[in-house]
Amino acid sequence: MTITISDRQFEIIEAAGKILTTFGISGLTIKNLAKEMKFSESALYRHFTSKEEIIIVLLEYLAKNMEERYTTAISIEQSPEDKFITLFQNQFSFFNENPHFVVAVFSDGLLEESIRINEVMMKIMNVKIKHLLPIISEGQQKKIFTNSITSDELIHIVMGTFRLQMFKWRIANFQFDISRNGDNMIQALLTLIKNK
Amino acid sequence: MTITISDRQFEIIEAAGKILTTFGISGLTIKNLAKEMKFSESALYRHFTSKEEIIIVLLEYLAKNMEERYTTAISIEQSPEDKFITLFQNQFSFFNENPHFVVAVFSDGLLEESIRINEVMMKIMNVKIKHLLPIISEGQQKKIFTNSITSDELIHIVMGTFRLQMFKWRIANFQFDISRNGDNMIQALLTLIKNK
DNA sequence: ATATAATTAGTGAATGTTCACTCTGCAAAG
DNA sequence: CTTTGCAGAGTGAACATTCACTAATTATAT
Repeated sequence: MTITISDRQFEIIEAAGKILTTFGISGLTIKNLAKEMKFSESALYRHFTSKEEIIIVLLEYLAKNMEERYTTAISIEQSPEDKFITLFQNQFSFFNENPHFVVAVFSDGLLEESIRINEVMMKIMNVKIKHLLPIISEGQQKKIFTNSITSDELIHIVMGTFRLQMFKWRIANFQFDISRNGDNMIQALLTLIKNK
Repeated sequence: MTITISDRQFEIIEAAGKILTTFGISGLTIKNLAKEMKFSESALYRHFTSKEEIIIVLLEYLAKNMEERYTTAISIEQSPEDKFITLFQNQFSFFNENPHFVVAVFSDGLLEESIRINEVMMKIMNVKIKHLLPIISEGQQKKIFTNSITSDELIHIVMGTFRLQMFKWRIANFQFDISRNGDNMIQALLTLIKNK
């Protein structure tokens, strides 16, 4: 299940990321990627079998990275509220450092490209849910978060709010401070879902 | 400011809509559009100057349609809560009848295409906010909705939740009943933002 | 009322560009 | 002497758009 990735492959997906941030998904062509790597187009095919594979490896890398980050960031002794805050702060600072992933993940242009890409993107969404659900559930059990609606509904609202935040950041060309705006959003969400 | 549109032009944007629902944004090519219209590709250029213009007119039409729907649907004597419900039910039933607009509006593939398209999409988003804000504000003033967070924050959360709902519906290929699921979502949101 | 001019809505072929991808060959490293 | 990493040139397909031309309708002048 684990995918191994060569140094050169890593360089390529980094270059792909750079292109994504600056030119968007439509700018991610083999030609541009080769130019960014400072070698020929055909050379790319020594390292990846297709463009689809490049995108998939890029997304798989993100999924793995997110999984690791989540697992290490959240410690068991934290309160659900603190876990919630940590999870999102972690997420915001990650995307702050790697804005190209925002383009990749929230791109439905990609969604249409292939079933395999679709699957990886679902996988990424599920990684997030997998870590968010226990936090929400625990908070509800401890009566810190509201029980007036189900955990699934809470997750939907939280994820939707987060995604919109990312969308706004992206169309603003990453110009505002996502960590600060994100903190704000987290606080508003917490105020709303916490029991008074 | 009002755009007038010929019968033929309307047929074309309807055909474009049909293609969007079935083949997505990448399927919306001049070739496919001509095939759907059962005439040649060049004939399209008798009615529109470019593909960009077709998309823009499609989106402008949506914006106009939304504006009208919102204005007529909500009556002044309703409670903020009822207005809120009406607004979203209206929205869900509209998208239920015209799922292609979901593809168009929530397509960031489109966002990258041109500045003009970008602007129309922002316009559509603002139409929604324009009608949502007074409802939220009124509800807060009347202490029906919570004042623990600002109206802007509330709107962000509400819009984010809505957008995610639409996203899920789309990747599920419009297979589930959006009106029913949407009602659920509205209720959950209301429970959360209402003062106890 | 009729000849003529203009407009409208279409065709089919062709344009130039971009795309992902392939083939052949060559230099260096193991 | 074979694998690896690359270059260069090239392929066919898809793309939006433009071209010259035509048939049918409509407006105008006689």
